[in-house]
Amino acid sequence: MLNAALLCKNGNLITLLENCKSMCDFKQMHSIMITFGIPLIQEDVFVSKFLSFAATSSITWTMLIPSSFSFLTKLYSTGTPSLEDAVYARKLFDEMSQRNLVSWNSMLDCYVKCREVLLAREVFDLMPERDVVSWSSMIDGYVKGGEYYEALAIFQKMHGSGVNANEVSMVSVLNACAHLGALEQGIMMHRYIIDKRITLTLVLRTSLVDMYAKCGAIDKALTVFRGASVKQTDVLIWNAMIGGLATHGFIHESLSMFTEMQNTSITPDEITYLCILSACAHGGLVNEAWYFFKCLTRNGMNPKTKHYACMMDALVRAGHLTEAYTFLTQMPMEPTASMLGALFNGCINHRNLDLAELVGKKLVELEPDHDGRYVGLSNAYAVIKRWDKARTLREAMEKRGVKKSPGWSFVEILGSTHRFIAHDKTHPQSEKIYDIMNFIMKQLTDVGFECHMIASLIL
DNA sequence: ATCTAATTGT
Repeated sequence: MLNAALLCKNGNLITLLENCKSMCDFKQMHSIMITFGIPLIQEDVFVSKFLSFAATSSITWTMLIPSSFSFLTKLYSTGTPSLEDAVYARKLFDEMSQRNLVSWNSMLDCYVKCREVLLAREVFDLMPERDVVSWSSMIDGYVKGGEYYEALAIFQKMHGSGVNANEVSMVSVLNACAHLGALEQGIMMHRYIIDKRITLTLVLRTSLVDMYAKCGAIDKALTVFRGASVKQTDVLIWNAMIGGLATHGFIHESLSMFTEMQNTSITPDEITYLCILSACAHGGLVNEAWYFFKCLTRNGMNPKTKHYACMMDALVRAGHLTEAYTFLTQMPMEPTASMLGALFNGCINHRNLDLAELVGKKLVELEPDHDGRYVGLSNAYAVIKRWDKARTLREAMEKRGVKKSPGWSFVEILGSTHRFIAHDKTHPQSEKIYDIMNFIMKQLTDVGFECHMIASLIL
């Protein structure tokens, strides 16, 4: 079949498809087509060949229909599924005479994959019966759609309807808990897994590690992680653990976990590097960040935008602003607004106002309709007391018709110093905002933080 | 013989 792939590239698609003798062959063809980027949806040939296979196949009709259908829905929901694909699958589904639980589940999954939660729910509600797969798909649909509370609610309903959760449902539910930072719920789910003797597969264990890490219970994450022998682990669970440690400020633990990983046969991937770069950035370890950044390419990986963003953050946090700027201009891709934004904030924090002006201008150019970008730049002008420039900027903003959202400032946490930047005196709630800022500053001062207002400006 | 699942600087 691998040779077939090469032929396929040369356009011998139809012959290959005609040689497909089983479902398995079609599946392989499917993956080959994805690999070579042959647009499937437009490929009527594939569908027609598949259907003619289905029609002449010796498997029982009843069995064939749902299995073909589920195969087809998978076909239309792989890669970058769109509503169009779901519509096509739905057409097939509506024309089917022999629907069973599996085909319903396939239709449901198709909507979930296409991020059509409402349509998925419609199918879910219409299903004559539901098994654990139906419930799991629906839960996952809500998780993917960011409706985490709804996901938890559906899980409760499943529990109430007497369907037992399995490891797949638990993965989605834990995902919801992780996103919500709902530690209590997460612990309950963990208990549920133990009580119901749900198999702790590697995927499920990873979800537990991730959930505990995201909820800030790093010790619990570690316990779950250590519950597996090295042989039972893969790069994903290591990433979850290394990344979890990094985001919670356990820099040394994160890096030594990485060292530990390198003593196994598991190879770090680009996500692993992203995690340790993030650890370095958080810990102000610029040299280490450079080292790991270079490791990436040395190990045959391509640094992505995220790696560049992380590396730049490491430079910015360490106050290497000029270096950060050079780094940014020499990247093989255009800097994202968030990267420029990070650099800009770094410039303000480290009082490099010349660079702040330069970067601030670029930000306004890049996002001319983003009110925050104007505010940011005028903060910089306010600090150097260039009210003329601030005024010109305001005029440019007005000319473009950019609406300024409530003139509420932002709070920057830098070490133990809290800085309050920008206070918009033209805002109708100006006095109130000023009071609130002072109030927060007083609260922070009372608990031992050092605070000060950098600028109060007219925009 | 058919359906559901994990890690990311944002």
